[in-house]
Amino acid sequence: MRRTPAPRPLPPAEDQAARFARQREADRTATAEDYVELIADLLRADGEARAVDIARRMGVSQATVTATIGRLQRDGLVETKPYRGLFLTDAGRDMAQAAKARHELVVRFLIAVGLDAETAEQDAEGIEHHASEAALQAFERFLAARKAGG
Amino acid sequence: MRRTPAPRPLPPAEDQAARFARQREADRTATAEDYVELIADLLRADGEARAVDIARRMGVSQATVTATIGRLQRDGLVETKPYRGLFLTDAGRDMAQAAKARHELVVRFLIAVGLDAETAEQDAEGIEHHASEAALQAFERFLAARKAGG
DNA sequence: TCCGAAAGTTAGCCTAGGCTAAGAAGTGAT
DNA sequence: ATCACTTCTTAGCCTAGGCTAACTTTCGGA
Ligand SMILES: [Mn+2]
Ligand SMILES: [Mn+2]
Ligand SMILES: [Mn+2]
Ligand SMILES: [Mn+2]
Repeated sequence: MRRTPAPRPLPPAEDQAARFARQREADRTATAEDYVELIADLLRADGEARAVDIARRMGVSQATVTATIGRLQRDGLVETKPYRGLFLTDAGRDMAQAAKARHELVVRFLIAVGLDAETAEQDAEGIEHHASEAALQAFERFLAARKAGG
Repeated sequence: MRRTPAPRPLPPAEDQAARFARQREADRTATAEDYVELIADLLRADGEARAVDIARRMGVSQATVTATIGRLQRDGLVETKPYRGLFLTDAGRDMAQAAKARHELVVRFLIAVGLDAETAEQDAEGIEHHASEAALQAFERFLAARKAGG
């Protein structure tokens, strides 16, 4: 006689608050992750990472890039040589590498569960910032199992 | 002899820019989605949705809730009767319902791929805002197949 | 060498989403 | 009816991340 799908009770307020707080934290680091990842990609592909190119690829004005780079510099992630491009610090390189690994894992995973490549690329750009270590490990396991099992 | 995992070339700048732009768009709507979802949950569970409770559950100050509710009202999603709680407009109810369905689908999916329930709950809170319709459909298919196949 | 185009910065503006502190306004129990 | 408590709003502040317009600096080709 049950018509509705069993309304789950609300989680304890503190738990829920903690989740939202971690959420906000992830949002705050997302921009930095995308920038350093892009900078690393440009360095690899072009040998240099120019602010103009970042602006073009991020779909954002050069002024915005200047401001954001300022924050990344403040946070010890990048160094700049004006008219000579951007460079990653050790911390920046670490973050870039982690971001890239995560990004590609999420893309592979989304494709593996049946998403088309282009949409996977699109969605991964956001999902990557919200997948915990545990989630990434689950994605890895899933990919490994699928490869093994066939 | 290949040592590195084949460096994928950078996507066309315009494509990449479009992805980031959609990303930013999703970020902008995320707060509204979480609020209306919570309001709907509170209405169901408590019969009313008070700003205080939203503040507690969002882990945010009451002043922040007032401001955010103001935006939701401006955008035609909620109505307020001071000291009598919050109510959803038709548009708000629609958004809440969609948000809730998405949220629960993402949780179920994450659990299905091997994530523990608590982490699934946590990660879903962010991932839900970045999963496209196509991704959600892929998640549904995956769950259906798994249930069928065993 | 010079000079226009490209690259980068600066100034000034905006919104979202946070915060604290203080005050106003209901509510409910005595 | 009163009054303490709770709820809500207001004021004033902050940062991130956007924007345009105008300016400065560098680069490279003629
Ligand atoms: Mn991203
Ligand atoms: Mn990425
Ligand atoms: Mn959410
Ligand atoms: Mn949600």
